[in-house]
This record gives sequence, structure tokens and C-alpha cells, in this order.
Amino acid sequence: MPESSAPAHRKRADARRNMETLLDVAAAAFLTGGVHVPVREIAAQAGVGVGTYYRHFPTRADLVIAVYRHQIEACAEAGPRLLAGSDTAHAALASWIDLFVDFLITKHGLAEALRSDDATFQTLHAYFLERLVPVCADLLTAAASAGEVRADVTAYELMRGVGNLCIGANSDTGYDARRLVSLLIGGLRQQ
Amino acid sequence: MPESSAPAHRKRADARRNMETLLDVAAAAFLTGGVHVPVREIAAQAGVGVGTYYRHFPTRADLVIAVYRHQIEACAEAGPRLLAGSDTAHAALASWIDLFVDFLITKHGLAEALRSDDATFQTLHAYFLERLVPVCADLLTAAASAGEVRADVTAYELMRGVGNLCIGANSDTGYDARRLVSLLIGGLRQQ
DNA sequence: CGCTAAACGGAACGTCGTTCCGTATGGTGG
DNA sequence: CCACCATACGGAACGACGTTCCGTTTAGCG
Repeated sequence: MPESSAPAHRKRADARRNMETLLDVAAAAFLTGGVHVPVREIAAQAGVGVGTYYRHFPTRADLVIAVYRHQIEACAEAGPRLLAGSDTAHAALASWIDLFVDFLITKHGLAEALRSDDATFQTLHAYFLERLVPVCADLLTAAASAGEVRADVTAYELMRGVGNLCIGANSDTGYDARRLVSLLIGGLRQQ
Repeated sequence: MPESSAPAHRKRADARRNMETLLDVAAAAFLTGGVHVPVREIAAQAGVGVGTYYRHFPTRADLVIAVYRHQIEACAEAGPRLLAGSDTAHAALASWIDLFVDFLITKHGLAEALRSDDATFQTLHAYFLERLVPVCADLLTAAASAGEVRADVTAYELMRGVGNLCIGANSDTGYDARRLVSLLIGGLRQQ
């Protein structure tokens, strides 16, 4: 059985095709127009109706997650590796945050969406937090128990802060999110 | 001539009345619904048509500025005062940033709007930057020339960073913008 | 080959920002 | 006191958008 994990029942071939086309089109559209490109635009470029769009991705969060899942997983998996391979836990934390920032600032409107209180993005928040906060927490507690950073900041708060600093990082020459994040991480140090 | 500074030609009484009603209604609506409350809602609560709304405040930025102008001016004017009355320039900078943060986090959606690339908010960005960046720059250069903070961060960048950290600060009980901002300001210190 | 569940397409609805023009009215000169 | 008109008003109308819904098509199986 060389098929992927689809135990219950297969999807129709056209359904699978349309879903993959939508994913490809969305990935391209996100690059140029950000994660808020109109539904009709994506559907039209994929050659499907809006009904098909919504059937495959009921909320914009579902589409965004599907497009970026691989990169987010890669970022999450890099955490333990960095912790094992760095001189200090603080260095590992800084490196990992850099990875996260690099990911975020290249995605038009993603950092904004993570802060949006729009109900259609709730799943997106949840996924990011579920996947990345534990990784960050491990790095943070390692650095804290080594006495390298202060212990009164939670991983959740740190992630939110770093994410916030990435908002508007593209489309604003004159604003260097990386520099501000490194300032923030520096401020985390135990003096 | 006991009238305020209206040299050219007076406005009609109903026009002035409607504008003030709109301002009052908007101030109240911003408190509960944020700066994105629908135009129709504000107009209806003020008992005017949407045409009247747009005549007085062509863009949302105009309305937001009109509502918050006093507070922004007060913040701007506090800068030099704090610089004169503080022990160190860094302390003055920190105090002033606190004022700014206190202002921002109590305004639903304002920090988000400052980062929005929506054309209707352009005037808002411009006003904030025009009014506050110079004040911040004075504090920052004072601290930098005293050797208290690093000199490779611009006032613009710092303001943007602090503003970003205030996004979503209300409506998120696990996120303390003040703490993260103080971390950032701490990271600014010359070690 | 025919049948049916699965999937499709896009018209239609509600919300919102914004524009526009026919109507009403405040203030002034006679 | 009145008539006039610049000023201001109101809300219908338009376009963009997210979302829903249902009549139609089609893939896959027996």
C-alpha cells in the first residue's frame, strides 16, 4: 500500500487536483499580495469557483496553514537541534528566534494576521501557538535555569512580542525587525 | 471678538454642531468597538447621514486624529519636560515611552491602524510620526551622547517597535505590552 | 453502461466604504 | 420681516468583498 495515510476513503481525483492547484496558486498569490488576497482572485487563477475554494479551505486560516505548514514544522523541529548544538542556551534561543523572524518577515501580512481578532484567523493563532510556544518554552527555561535570562517572561509573551515586531517589516525600509528583535532578546539577558 | 481663531469665514451652526456630535459619538464608539467601527454606526448614533460624516471627516484618519489630538499633543509636550526633570536621559526616555505605551494600549485597534498599509490611514501615520518622532529623537540622542544607550537605533525605528509591541495588548490577558517594551528599552542600554 | 454520492460553479445575499445629487436650511442683505 | 443662495444635509446607489446555497456535473464503481 504505497498510498499516503488515507485509511478511511479516497478523495475523488478532481477534488485532489483542485485542492493542489488552489494551494499552488495561493502560495504564489501570498508572495505578491499577502495572505489577504481576495477569495475570488485565488479561485479564478486556479480555474475553480468560489464554492470549490470554500469546500477545500473553509477559513482563510486553513489555507494559510496548508501553505506554510512545512516551514512552520521545520522551525519547530529546529528548536531542540539548536539547543543541543549551541554553546549557551541563550545563543540557541537567539538563533531560533532568528529563524522564526526570517520566516515571518518574508510573509506579507502573516504577522498581522496572527494578531487579528478576526474569527477566521482563530485556527491560525491556535496552530502557531500550539506548535511553537512549547519549543520556545524549552529554550527559554533552559536559558533561565542556566541563569542567562530573567525568568519573569513567558514563552507565550515572548513569541507574541517577537511576532509583533515583525509586523510591517517588509514595505518599510527604515524599519529593521531583526535589529529590534535582537534588542528585545538582549534585554532578556540577566544583568 | 470673543470667538476662537476663525479668521476667514464662520461655519454654519448646524455644521459645527454635527461635527462635535460626531466627535463625541466617535470617541465613545472607539472605546468599545475600536477605531474600526463602521461609518454607518457612528453616523446613526450621531443622528446624521453618512454624507455628513464624510464631509466632516473625509478619511478615518481624520476622525481618529481629531479624537486623540489632545492626548497626542500632551504626550509630545511631556518629552522635553521629562528630559529636564529626570536623573538620566535613559530614565527620561523610559518614562516617556511609558506614557506613549499607556496611551496606545488603551486605544482599541489604534496600534494596528498605525501599521496598516490602508491608504485611509496614511494621514494618521504621518501625524504620529511628525509629532512624536522628533520628541523621541531628542530623548534618544541625549541618552546616546551620554553613552547610556547604543547609537545604532533610530527614533523612527524605536517608535515603530514600541508601537508594534502594543498591538493586541488589550484583548489578550496573557500578554503584557509594558513588560516587553521595558525589555526592549532595557536592551537599548549600552552594556 | 448506468447510477449515485461526491464535487463543482457561480448566482445571490449581507456588510462595508465611498460617492453623488436632489433637497433643506442657516444667515444675511434688502 | 422676507427672500435668496451658499452651505450643508440625507440617503440611495455602486463596487468590492466574504460567505452561503442549490441546481448541475462528473468520477468511480458495480
